[in-house]
Amino acid sequence: MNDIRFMDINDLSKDLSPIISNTMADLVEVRLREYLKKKSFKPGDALPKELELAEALGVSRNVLREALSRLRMLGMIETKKKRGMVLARPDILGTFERVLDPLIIDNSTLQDIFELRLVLEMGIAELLYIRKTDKDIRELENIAKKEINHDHSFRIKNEIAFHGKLYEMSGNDTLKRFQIMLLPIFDYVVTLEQKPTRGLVSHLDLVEILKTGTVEDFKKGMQAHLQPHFNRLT
Amino acid sequence: MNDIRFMDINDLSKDLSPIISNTMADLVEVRLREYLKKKSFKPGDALPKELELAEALGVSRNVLREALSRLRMLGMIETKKKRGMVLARPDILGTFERVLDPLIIDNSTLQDIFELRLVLEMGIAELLYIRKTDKDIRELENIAKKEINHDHSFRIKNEIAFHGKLYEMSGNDTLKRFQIMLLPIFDYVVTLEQKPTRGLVSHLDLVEILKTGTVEDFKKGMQAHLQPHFNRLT
DNA sequence: ATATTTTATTTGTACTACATATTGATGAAA
DNA sequence: TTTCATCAATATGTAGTACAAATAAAATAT
Repeated sequence: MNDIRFMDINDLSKDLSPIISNTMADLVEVRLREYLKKKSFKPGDALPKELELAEALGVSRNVLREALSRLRMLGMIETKKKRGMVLARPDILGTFERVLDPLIIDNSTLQDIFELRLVLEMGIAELLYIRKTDKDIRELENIAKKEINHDHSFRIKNEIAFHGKLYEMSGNDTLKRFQIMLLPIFDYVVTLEQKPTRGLVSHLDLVEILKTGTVEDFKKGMQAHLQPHFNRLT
Repeated sequence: MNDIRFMDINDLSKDLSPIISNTMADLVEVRLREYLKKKSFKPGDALPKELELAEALGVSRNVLREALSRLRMLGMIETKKKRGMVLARPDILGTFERVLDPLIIDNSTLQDIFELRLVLEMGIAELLYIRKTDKDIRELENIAKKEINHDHSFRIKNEIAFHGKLYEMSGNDTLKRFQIMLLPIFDYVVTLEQKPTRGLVSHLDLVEILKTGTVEDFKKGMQAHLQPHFNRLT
């Protein structure tokens, strides 16, 4: 029973090196990464052809292609029939998206992601005040006004639209995409817990603060808006 | 010249459906994902064997394995020699880490990530005040005290340690790991721009606020601490 | 010089064969 | 009967060959 695979992982994972990879494809993937880094290839640079790589690594073309398939999924390489392989720019969030499924993620991580979104909502204030424009605020106000006198399902859509617009106003596209990915997880956790989600500060209140208030005012307002969610934390 | 691949992507990417995938492995990967979701497999559940899947999908075992290799990399499945495949819990950040290389990421995204870290630093205040303990604060203070009278390289390490401890105090392991991944990018951008990075509020000041100040005080303090970085934004 | 066809090359897919590990069955010993 | 050791069956892992398909580059025709 002293097999390393059966030892308690939670206590040791921080001190031990990552679990050794069994398959050749795993090793080849690592080696290819090292190779790309060492040679400091840039996006657009051509890479050796499969047969050369396979021979150099001492593996079959089959195994090599399993590793390449991974890099291709991540967007690190692109291939064409005769041109061969070229290094590409991976979409850093695209890879993230593939794995963000509430039904697979463990509860602890779900909670972490829930909190992460709260952190983003609170931390976005500075960016907002640096970059907000009158046009943005008008559009945001229109979204907020629409939600009056509508049913529940519309409110949810509008909630998403409002906060989405906030991220858009932050001028940070990565952040915006990131929060869109986080939303389903967030909703999943909220729905799971069945708690009231309406804070004392409404969307229209937040718009008003954006118009005339300071960054600090906005932070307080957002905090109050999200208060029901913060109440869930311990 | 009306080839779709040569059209301006920036303007259209939002309106157009994602670029079609050329290879079978791409398609099989998608189909497998759909299959797993549709059947609502849970971690630990056994999956059909390769030959069955390959036959059902109408592809060679080779192509199937290229797709499986991707899922295996993401940690979505695990395989053993005779037991076959079982669904597993992917490490949502592990996949992210593979792609976070400053040398590959384009400048715009680097900037986004730089800002993302600032957003996290600012947004973490609430979590900190919900979960901080006296023990935490003492440890944080020790870190902050160490940095007095030391050379530059030590200061950088200490900077990392200090902020790392803050994330640890947030009680959110995902967040902590996330910021550790973001740090190299952050440093890369900072070094690139060669700007002074010392704010008016020191680490020790922040510790003092944590001891006796309010959440709002801490936010202001952190903002001042990061002011040099915020000054870079436009 | 330009347009067209041909050729060569590289990736994509399929199939076969065998190695390797591991489960589960079978059988031996207590 | 229980326990241990041995063996066979089976699913994945790896290698190799063959060919299809696309396309860049060369050769040819206009």
